[in-house]
Amino acid sequence: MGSNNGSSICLDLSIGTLQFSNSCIMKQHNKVNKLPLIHGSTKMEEKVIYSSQIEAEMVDEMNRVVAENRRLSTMLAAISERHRALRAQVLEMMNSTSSSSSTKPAPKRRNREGSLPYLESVNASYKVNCSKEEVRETRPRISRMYIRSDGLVVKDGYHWRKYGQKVIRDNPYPRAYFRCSFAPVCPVKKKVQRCTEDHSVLVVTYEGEHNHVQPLPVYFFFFLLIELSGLSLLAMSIPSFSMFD
DNA sequence: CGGTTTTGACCCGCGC
DNA sequence: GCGCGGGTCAAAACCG
Repeated sequence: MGSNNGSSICLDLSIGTLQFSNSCIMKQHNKVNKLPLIHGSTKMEEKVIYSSQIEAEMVDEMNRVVAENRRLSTMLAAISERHRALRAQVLEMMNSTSSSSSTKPAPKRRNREGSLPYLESVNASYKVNCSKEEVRETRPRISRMYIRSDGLVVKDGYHWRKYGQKVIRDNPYPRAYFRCSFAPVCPVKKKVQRCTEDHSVLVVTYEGEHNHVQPLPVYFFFFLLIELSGLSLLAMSIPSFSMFD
């Protein structure tokens, strides 16, 4: 395709099947009907030449979109698979933690979220499995993660606002309280505390579920910009019909 | 200047 | 009822 010489986009014309809507082709055909008569050729010949050129360009564009769609589908499948594996891994870790500490006595005080995590085996398993429907209805969804980190910063993709810090009994390290930055619209809270047994491990407790999409990182917008620029360049490389109007 | 963090005070539930 | 301990509030400080 001569008009796409400047583009770096690689096209695989063998991919996918093409199905054009008749209305789309007719739309372009109607524009061709408005072409002025060029010296040395009949108007009908000019129409045929430009119609075939436009059609070829549309085929290329459709092939490019189909290939892009397949590439994104493959990426999505890979991400989903990885997410499933990580989730299974976390659940396995949670279950092993709960089984290893099941013989420890329950805390004397009320068994709230503030209690030490490694003593809350029963509570933790409830939180992960959410098997008791009646409790699930009255309490916000709670999950717990164990992360090895130097600081109290946990990069989970969401934006948090710290609203409190407290020194908890039997733990020399303070517990930090966070709210989602979208509060009060988003009710999710987060507690971050160092594990007393292994100080390099952070115990992160999430309460509730986000009722909004995860804020996209900056590089996403960068790639989006590149993608849009690429499309606009491609669009620019396709001869405009308006010049013949 | 607006958003975030810090931190002491206050609130509330639970055990005694 | 009182004390303890976790959770939250809110004003001041901080920061980009």
